[in-house]
Amino acid sequence: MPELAKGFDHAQVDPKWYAFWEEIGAFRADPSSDRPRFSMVLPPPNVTGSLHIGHALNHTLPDIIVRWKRMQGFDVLWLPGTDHAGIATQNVVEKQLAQEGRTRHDLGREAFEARVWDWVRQSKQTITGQMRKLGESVDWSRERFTLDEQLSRAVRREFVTLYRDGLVYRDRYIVNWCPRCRTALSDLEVVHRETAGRLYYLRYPRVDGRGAVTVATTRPETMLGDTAVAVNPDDERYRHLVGVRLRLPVIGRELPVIADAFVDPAFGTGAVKVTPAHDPNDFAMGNRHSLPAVAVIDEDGRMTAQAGPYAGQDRFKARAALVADLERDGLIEKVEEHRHAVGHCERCGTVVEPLVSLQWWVKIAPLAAEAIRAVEEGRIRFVPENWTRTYYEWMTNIHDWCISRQLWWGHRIPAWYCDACGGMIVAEETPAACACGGALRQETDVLDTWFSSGLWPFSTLGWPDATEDLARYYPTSLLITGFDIIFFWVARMIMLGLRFAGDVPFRDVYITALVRDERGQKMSKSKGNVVDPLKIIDDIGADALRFTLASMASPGMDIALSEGRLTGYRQFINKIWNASRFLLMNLGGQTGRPAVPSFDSLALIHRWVLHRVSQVARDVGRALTDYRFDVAASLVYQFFWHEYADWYIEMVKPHLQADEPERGQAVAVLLEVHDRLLRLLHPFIPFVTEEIWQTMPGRAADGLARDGVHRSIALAAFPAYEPAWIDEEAAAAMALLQEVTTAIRTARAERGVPPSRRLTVLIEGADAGQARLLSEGGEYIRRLAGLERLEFAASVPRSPDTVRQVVRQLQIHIPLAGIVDREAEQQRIRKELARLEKQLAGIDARLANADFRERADPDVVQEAERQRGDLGLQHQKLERILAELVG
RNA sequence: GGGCGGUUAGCUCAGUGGUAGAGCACUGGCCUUACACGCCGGCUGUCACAGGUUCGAAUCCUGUACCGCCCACCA
Repeated sequence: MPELAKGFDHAQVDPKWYAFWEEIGAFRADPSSDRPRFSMVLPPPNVTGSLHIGHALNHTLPDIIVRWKRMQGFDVLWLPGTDHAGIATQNVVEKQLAQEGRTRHDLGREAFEARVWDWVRQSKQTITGQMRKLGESVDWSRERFTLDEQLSRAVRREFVTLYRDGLVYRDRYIVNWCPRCRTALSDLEVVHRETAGRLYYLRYPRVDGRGAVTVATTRPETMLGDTAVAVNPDDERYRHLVGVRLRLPVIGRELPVIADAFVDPAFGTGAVKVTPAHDPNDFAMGNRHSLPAVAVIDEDGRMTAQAGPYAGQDRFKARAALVADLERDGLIEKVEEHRHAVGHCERCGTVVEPLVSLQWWVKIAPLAAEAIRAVEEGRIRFVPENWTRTYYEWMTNIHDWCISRQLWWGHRIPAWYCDACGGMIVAEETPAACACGGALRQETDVLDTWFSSGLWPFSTLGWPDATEDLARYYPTSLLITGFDIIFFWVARMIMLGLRFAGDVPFRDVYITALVRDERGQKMSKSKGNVVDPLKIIDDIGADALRFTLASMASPGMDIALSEGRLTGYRQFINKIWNASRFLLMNLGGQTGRPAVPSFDSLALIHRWVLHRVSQVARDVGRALTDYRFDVAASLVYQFFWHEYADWYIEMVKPHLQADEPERGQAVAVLLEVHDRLLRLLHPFIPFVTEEIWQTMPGRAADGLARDGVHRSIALAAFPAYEPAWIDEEAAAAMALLQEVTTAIRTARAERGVPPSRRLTVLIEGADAGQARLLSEGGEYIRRLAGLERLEFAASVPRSPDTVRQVVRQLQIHIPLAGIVDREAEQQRIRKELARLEKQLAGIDARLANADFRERADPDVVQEAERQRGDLGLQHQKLERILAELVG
């Protein structure tokens, strides 16, 4: 006799089934299969990271889709892996070293890399273990890491090809430099933060001694590197000064006054100091006017020898010292408070220093043009679609991509320099020697992490080799990821996929929302409001967390994770568990799966529940097709709890106590429906459904088996819509039984009739069909409403001891001798009448409106008339009851 | 400066043209042998504000207010 424990113990159950799925290869893709394919790649988490709540969402949603597709019979590949996350990982290990009082330079490059590898191997276990805890149905046999040899070869192929096509170049240019990480950063790795700063007005004396020009700057220390002062050519105030020479304070260098349209006459004084070495705008201006660039800040953020008296000082200390000196010399006209956006390093928070340096770049415009076209042509679809605009916006204003990083952890750039002849070789494999015979030295820089992540949808499938997997699973079907990496990752995959894999990397992109805390605040360590998904999993189980996330994943909306919702769905898991226990307790030795008897021979409740479960399966499928995880979850939640458990299970109980064949029929239908519900729920809550399903006798015979045996619900068929079970009549009949039952329950609850008191109820005014139905279904009503007897009558004598409820055109008489309070009854009926009158007034107003009758949809008019009729009838009956109560 | 989103029950959120819903919370009654993480009832809303379109607006349009996000080389 199969049995379930009293409570669902996720901590004990979940790992057991995950191990089982891996053991039977339930998630393994099969490229030789003749089934249609469905493929996704998992956005690779940072290898040294830990599963956070954002991952939980971004991994749960694709898992739902993938499990659903697998159950629908697709050959599914969901490919997992991790990202080496260059700068982030290097920083973590450098911090570890710092605690030992060492730097990476103490170790040297090789030893440092070895150290990072050690940490990575260990950390990878953590994150992949956490992914298993969440229940992710990925194909671990195809797990990849961006630094795998084959993926590294893909990166070299990418680099070399782009170089040969003239899309990768090396140039001295102004870059975002992090003095803490000591590396260049791409524009995307710089985060701008609104900061309270100061605007300093500095006086630059004219060389000819005829006064001075005042410039405004937020970064006075950069003045040491000024090589000009610029004004707008149309600015009347300054036109006469163009060409005049100024004397740079402290340094003494002569600066020309130049005219450049970039200068905004309305800002500051309308005269701008120009520091080509430390400001992107000034750099561009310097190029336009052939100005020298004087670097006064070095790669560590310290002042250079060019900074005169401040040489060697930290850039911020130098600022303070310089301001004090200028103040003393009367060269500061004024200082204003000024809020402005300051660039910070995304990874370490240090204020970014624009510096001129020699870096590798990707010429992006040609790649972007193709990527824009692919979306315009509809070859890629964003869901929700408003992200399309964001994508275009960025793609259109994109700048060349700085891909070199002065780090040690990452793909080393495959370029070699020959000191003998000054030549350079770019090649996929290490060249033996320079053509001139000189020794070669490899570029020390590594590539931006995203330069390799951008290949992920095809490098993981074997590219650049023409593998079976690549042919079968590329392009992938769908990508699900967060909006925060649309630019970093999604856009680059599109550009690189088109360029290298010959097609878009995915058809649909579902962009998930940001998970926030209960009050809608962004989670951050500093705010201390971070919700740890692993703790939630420990507390209430992965299933409850998954169901909550799915329920709250409405398109385009941020998710404020609420404790209340989590509790609610944990209780749902419990409900499922207990309903399953009930089922198993009532099998009475049933070991196989009995066939469902012919539909027409079934009792009403059985026809109704099959009708509904069929509809729900259809609706859930539709919702998932539209990526409406919230709608799908809510449909199955509502049905399971408030139709199947609240009504069907309650109504089926007497059938289970009955003799054969009634009992057998009930068992067969109950098993059928329960099985379907478990399968419907499985993509959302895989663990608990597997645990229950495994205890059920005679599992679904229509499943997909790997080896001819149905071993896991994960491989069973997703429930289908069954047209043969559609039975609107049964649905209508059930609705009436439910309404009558509820009316009686309400009447007794409102008057505090104890449940132990069995009542006799009379129903008046039923037509022939209703009378037949109500007497056939009388047993259910009696049971659910706590009645002794249920009787029908054409007319029932009035009695002051009787409470009357009106359901449609039926009057329900509930004799409650000694309980009925005439005053209270009158009040209740007046209240009910008032409610009806309000509704009637609304409908009457509409119906009285000729325009409404003319212009509204005829169906709507008809529906309004029907309602008007029903409500009018109810109103009449209640008025009569009231009159009798008063009289 | 540009772009996007939000404002619905005490809380977290669904609802995109026919007169408002869910979960939690609250509340009354029940340990009715699947479930007290439960069962049966009940309460709760000028759908941010102001105009407009429409027979009809939470839903479409315009504007306002507040909240939030993204992008941005105005010092």
